[in-house]
Amino acid sequence: MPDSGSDTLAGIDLMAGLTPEQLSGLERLCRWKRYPAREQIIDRQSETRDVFFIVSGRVRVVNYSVSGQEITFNDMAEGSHFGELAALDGQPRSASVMALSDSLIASIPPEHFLGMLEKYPSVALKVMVHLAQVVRITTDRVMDLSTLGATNRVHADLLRRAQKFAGGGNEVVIHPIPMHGDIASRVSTTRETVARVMNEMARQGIVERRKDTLVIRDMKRLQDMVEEVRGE
Amino acid sequence: MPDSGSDTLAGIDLMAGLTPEQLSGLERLCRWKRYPAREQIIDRQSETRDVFFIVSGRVRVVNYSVSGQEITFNDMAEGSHFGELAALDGQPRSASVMALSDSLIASIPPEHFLGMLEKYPSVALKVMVHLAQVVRITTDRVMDLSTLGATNRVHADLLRRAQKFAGGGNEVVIHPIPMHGDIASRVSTTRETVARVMNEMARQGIVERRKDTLVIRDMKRLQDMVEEVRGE
DNA sequence: CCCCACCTGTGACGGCGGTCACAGGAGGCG
DNA sequence: CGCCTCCTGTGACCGCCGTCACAGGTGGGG
Repeated sequence: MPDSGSDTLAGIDLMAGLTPEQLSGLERLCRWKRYPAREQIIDRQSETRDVFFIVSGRVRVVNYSVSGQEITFNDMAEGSHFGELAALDGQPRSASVMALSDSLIASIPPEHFLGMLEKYPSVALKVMVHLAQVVRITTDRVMDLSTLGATNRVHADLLRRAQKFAGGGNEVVIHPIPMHGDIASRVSTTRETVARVMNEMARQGIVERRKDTLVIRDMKRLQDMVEEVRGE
Repeated sequence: MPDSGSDTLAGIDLMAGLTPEQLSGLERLCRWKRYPAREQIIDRQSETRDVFFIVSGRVRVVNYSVSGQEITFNDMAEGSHFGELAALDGQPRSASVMALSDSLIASIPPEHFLGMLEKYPSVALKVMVHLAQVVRITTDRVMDLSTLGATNRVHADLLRRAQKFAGGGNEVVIHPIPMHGDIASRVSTTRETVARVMNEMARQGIVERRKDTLVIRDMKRLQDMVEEVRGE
């Protein structure tokens, strides 16, 4: 766990490779702020262009349809950064961001962010690689939404989550239990559909709901269910 | 129309700002190839990491579900580039690309592309801005797929196309006529649904199909239809 | 000129899954 | 301990739209 809690940029992925002097120069350009859980960090409407670094905490990128439906784009952990789109192209913010847990966030004004890119090519490269990955994840999601039904999207999401906890075996323990509403907002369906799908899988013995963990009892089968349907 | 047809990189957006000497240095690193219309330029399966520049012609980025359903991501014109994701992160190609018209394409190996980014920071910045825009477009699409029905996605797509031809008035002429199948593959629905929606709009006097153009007779009304539903 | 390929138009049907409405749990706090 | 809040589970209903099937239209090439 890289420097969580200390007021330094040393733990930020983008900055890996910079010297302590370079880091402290950047630190002085930042505004530092703590956000309690659930608080907005970026409002989609706001006219700011700052770039944000997650020094500690967790953060969620979301968007709301005007009807209030919440679409989750990504959850991000310590060391990551967000808000670079507006800084790069000068357009308005593309999404809202809120703290999932109490978080310490450093933010840098767009002109200094751009200066950093120019001064440190290694940072620029990391920004590009990061953007490339965001593009990949998002296009995959478009594919899922276009070709899969809601039920199978739940399967696919569960599989993705399980893979983050995977340890080689056919059984995987997921902790903490993902809330149905959260899953629903990531795969664009409803809480009710997620509940129905999870229960169907429990009935088939693929998953098992425990006190505060969710156990995948048959990863293989889950994988098959997802791959099968991607093929029809 | 920037240098279309000549074997030079002068018309490539990324390269704007480079000197003729710098350009010709890069030109010598490229492989030049003509593709007839409909030919694959990148196959999703292929293991290449080259970056491609559209010297002349038009190109379509697509992806296929294993069932054969075609998902169109973007059409690109002269001066643009594609294939940079694989060069940046070393992962496999994320989509296929085919020529829409006879095209002249220059491609550069990944190591030289990365060299170019390092050597010319202005190019690196343009790459970042371009990626940022791709992210915006794709996340918008996720929003559309998540919150809009198929019918309204067709409305939204038509509006987007119309805005590219707009000239201030309330009437816009789109040329050539977009094929229903193409629209369907961009908004992830079926040819039949597109046909039904277009006819419904014709009945309402919002659009009119002519010999080889499609006329939007009431842009305002079209805009309202789209914005309204984004709000429910 | 006629045929064939490719586009568009339209009806019938049925299933997926969104919506609504409630009925439990389960935990935290006064 | 009991209440209140937040999560989960499930039934009923029904509308959107994907699928299938087929009927024109149009244009181009032999």
